[in-house]
Amino acid sequence: MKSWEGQNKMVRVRFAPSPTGYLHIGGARTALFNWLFARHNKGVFILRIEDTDILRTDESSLESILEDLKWLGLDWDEGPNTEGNFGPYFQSQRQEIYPKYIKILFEKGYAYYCYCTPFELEQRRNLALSEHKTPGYDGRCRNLGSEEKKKYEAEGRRPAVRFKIPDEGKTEFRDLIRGEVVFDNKLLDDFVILKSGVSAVNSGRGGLPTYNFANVIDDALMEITHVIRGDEHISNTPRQILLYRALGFKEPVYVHIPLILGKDGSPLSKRHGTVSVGWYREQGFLPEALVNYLVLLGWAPDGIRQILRVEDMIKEFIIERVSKNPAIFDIDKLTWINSEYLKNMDPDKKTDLVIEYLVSSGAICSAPMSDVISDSVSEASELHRGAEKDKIKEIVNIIGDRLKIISDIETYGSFFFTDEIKYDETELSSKLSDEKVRKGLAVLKEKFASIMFDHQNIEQTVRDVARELGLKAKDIIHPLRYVLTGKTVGPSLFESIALLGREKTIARLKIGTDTIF
RNA sequence: GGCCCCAUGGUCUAGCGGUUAGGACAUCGCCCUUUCAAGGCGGUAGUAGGGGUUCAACUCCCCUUGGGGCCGCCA
Repeated sequence: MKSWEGQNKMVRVRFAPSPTGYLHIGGARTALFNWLFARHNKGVFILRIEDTDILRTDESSLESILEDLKWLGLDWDEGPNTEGNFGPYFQSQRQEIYPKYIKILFEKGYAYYCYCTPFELEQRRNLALSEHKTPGYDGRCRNLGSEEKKKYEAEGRRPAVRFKIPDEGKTEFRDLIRGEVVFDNKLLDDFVILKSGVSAVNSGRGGLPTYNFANVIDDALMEITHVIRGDEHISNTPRQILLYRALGFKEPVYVHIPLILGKDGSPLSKRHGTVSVGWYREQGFLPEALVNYLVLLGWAPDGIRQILRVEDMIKEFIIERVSKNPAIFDIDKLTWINSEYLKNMDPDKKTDLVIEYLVSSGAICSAPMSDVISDSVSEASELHRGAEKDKIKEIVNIIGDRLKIISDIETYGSFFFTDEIKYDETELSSKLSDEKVRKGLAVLKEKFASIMFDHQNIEQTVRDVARELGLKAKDIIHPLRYVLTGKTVGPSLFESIALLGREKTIARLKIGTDTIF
């Protein structure tokens, strides 16, 4: 038995991002599937950072990836900042591990030095491509004599190490969602397992293992039982399996999940708009909604239920049921799912999220100014803040289900947080073109000064004024909304006015109507 | 160019030889209504094409077409 399959061994899976950018939507789903598989099987979810290419890694992306994973609720059992017996979990800290296995491969005759320069290889590849031939490495350094080696060394060439692929035979593996996949070894070329660091461009990379090599060593040493990763790695799999076999390691079970595509059917990337998890967080998408949407991209427990709690996902996640076909990312459905979560969210929590959003967007201050003056007033500030929160809670309440993502607060509630209402001149004058409407607004401005300012009275007053002028209620409601909020859409007008308050309402009626006259 | 993967409405999917091909998003219409949402009701829309196998194919096999991936001293 060469693989972990059927061995009743503790499931161990890993997500292995390279810290060269932000967490991508596709990466997030790969992480999610790994995490769900681990949790479903009561196994271990490992986070390993593949930072071998030091030229391309940066600290800030590592932090944001960790932050995004945590935000999504994908906690890891082993990895950065977490105990584990299979560390270190940064590839850059595992460099002393790899030479040993390179040596073993040499001893077993599976490895050899290659003196071809990147430039030469590039030229040959381009030539092959132009002749419509397979561009792979031709194996010319496989059997170099010591004379030739000396000659190359004398030229100052630093060799890379390549893995020798068997000339004959086929390499097959079973993929949990695709079944048997077979590759003819003849079609595989000898790939580099240890970089040479020969040129200036590559300085700093010398002697480092390549992805295909380090990945296998790390997975084997970390006793990864199931490799769950993107579709794009299928072609790499036979090479990796051959490495496992050459080294006598137990092979993992493979699961290649389909890619997430953009609207045009090409793999989701920056040019399709925003693909970083961080962006969705900033826009006010909820982590549970994003997770819910992502899991539906390729997996459905029954094809009926759309809203799934994480506990249910864990309970029902059968990885063999993951779809084979790629899925197109659809932000409309994500938005719908988000709105479903928002509809059922506790008002206090929703309000907190809105406040958080408003603060980060600069629409409101995080705390009253008095806060910074002295401790003695901070108690009063707390009260003030509590009052602010109650107010915002009411605003959130009247906006209701219109809030599909938190940032929708801007389209529906911005007029509560600023006095600088921007009017479109054309819109405004068309709204106020009717003499009776202008008259009505003027009357309302007077009446609002003296009525009891709650939404029932406000509504009554507006309707009365409209009737007295021989207008339909909506003929005055729409202009009134526009003058007060600068928008043609929004929550219930009368409740909005009540929340806006008498003073601001009257002031805006004055400014709004003055603008046109 | 070679090899590999994939194929149910615009999108995500259910289906696992016999179904009026189900659900959801989006879309359209109507109702509700102060706008926009929400909600209710209803509608449009799908098995890529061609061959087999079978009493019977969305379902199994082959080919074609289409889409994607890999063929890096990137991961």
